Amino acid sequence: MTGPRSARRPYDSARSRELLLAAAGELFTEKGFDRTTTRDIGERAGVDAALIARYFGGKTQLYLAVLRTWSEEAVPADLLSDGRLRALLARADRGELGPVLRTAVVPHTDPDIQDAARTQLDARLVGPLHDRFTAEGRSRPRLRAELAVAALTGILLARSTGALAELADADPDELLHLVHDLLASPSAGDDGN
Amino acid sequence: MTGPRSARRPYDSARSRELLLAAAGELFTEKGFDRTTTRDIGERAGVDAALIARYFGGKTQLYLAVLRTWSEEAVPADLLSDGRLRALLARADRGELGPVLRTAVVPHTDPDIQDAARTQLDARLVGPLHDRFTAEGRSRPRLRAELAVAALTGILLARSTGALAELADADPDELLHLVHDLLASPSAGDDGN
DNA sequence: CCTCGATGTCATCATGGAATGACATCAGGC
DNA sequence: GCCTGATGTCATTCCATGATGACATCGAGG
Repeated sequence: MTGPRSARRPYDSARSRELLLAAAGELFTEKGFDRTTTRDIGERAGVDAALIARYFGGKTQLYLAVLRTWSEEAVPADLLSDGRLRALLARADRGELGPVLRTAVVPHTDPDIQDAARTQLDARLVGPLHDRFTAEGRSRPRLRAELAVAALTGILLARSTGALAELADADPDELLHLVHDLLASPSAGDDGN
Repeated sequence: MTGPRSARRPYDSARSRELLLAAAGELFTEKGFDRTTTRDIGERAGVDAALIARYFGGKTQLYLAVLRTWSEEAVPADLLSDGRLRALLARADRGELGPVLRTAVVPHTDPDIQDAARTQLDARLVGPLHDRFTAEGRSRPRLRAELAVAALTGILLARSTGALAELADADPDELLHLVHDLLASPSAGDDGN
């Protein structure tokens, strides 16, 4: 363990901020924005919930901060490459994608949140795929990209909720194989119209 | 119209029940379970919200009743047949699938609800697909069925939320074409393992 | 060592929502 | 034409939640 002096930690606002951010990220992906309470967050972070208001301005802004956290990572060059897809699956299984993915599938009430999340979704997933499809000369590249992202979202979220038993338990490699078939197949009926 | 005597309707508990059921169905698909309030339901139904408690026992039981409403329809023989998929898309666009589909993607807090919705999902979508894949002799028929349902769920929900612009606006026929490619393709890499 | 801003803790408020029970009104049996 | 159960209306209660402000505690600079 990091130390037995957990009884009293020195004041450290940066650390508190981080802890809140991390806890909020976890809970938002586990239960969604609405169902996670500020008290939940505080408890998991081991930090008083009142600090959410102080450091972020409120639950909503905390959520936005969590989203921002996300955008700091490298943009994927090619979403459907094997490695990339594998990494994505791993992250989803770790529960790190929830907030962004969920946006595609259940609308947020707060317009600010919805906008921010949509932007993320676009920049991180739809955009790259769109580029790829365009480069490949497929028809309706954007529509195809959105379709693929929507499908992927359904798969990743369904897996994480456990509503579909075999999907939830499936071996990542096998899943990867099937998903890749599903999404990347330049095969079926692409008559280029 | 049915009559100008709308000022005062005779007491009719059956009718009230129906109105509540219908309004609840709409609102649950529009906003999800958590975000629709009993007052909302009452208002849309033109019925006092207190009757929800009286006739159904509470908001939760109302939701279960809505799900049951759903299961009264004929079971699809073959989910991926063109006609069936078209019908499904139409229903989703009319917002009639929300409650069941959402289950796959965001877990309910109440175990009763989660179970009931999962059962529906299985009976109505996963099951038939599983049968089809089995008949076709595909490998891992159940996993494939769940995967397809998850993907379809993502697509239908994303379309209804409007988070992905082109997907939301896409012509049903074109969408159908692409989705069918995506899901039905017995093509890519099915090495039968 | 004392002060003062920063940080953390706690009690409390305001809001909204589900549920409940008291009351009003209707409709059929005597 | 009342009486009684069924149906509908309304006010109220209870609870969860997000936010806020008063207070306590820390620690650096004078």
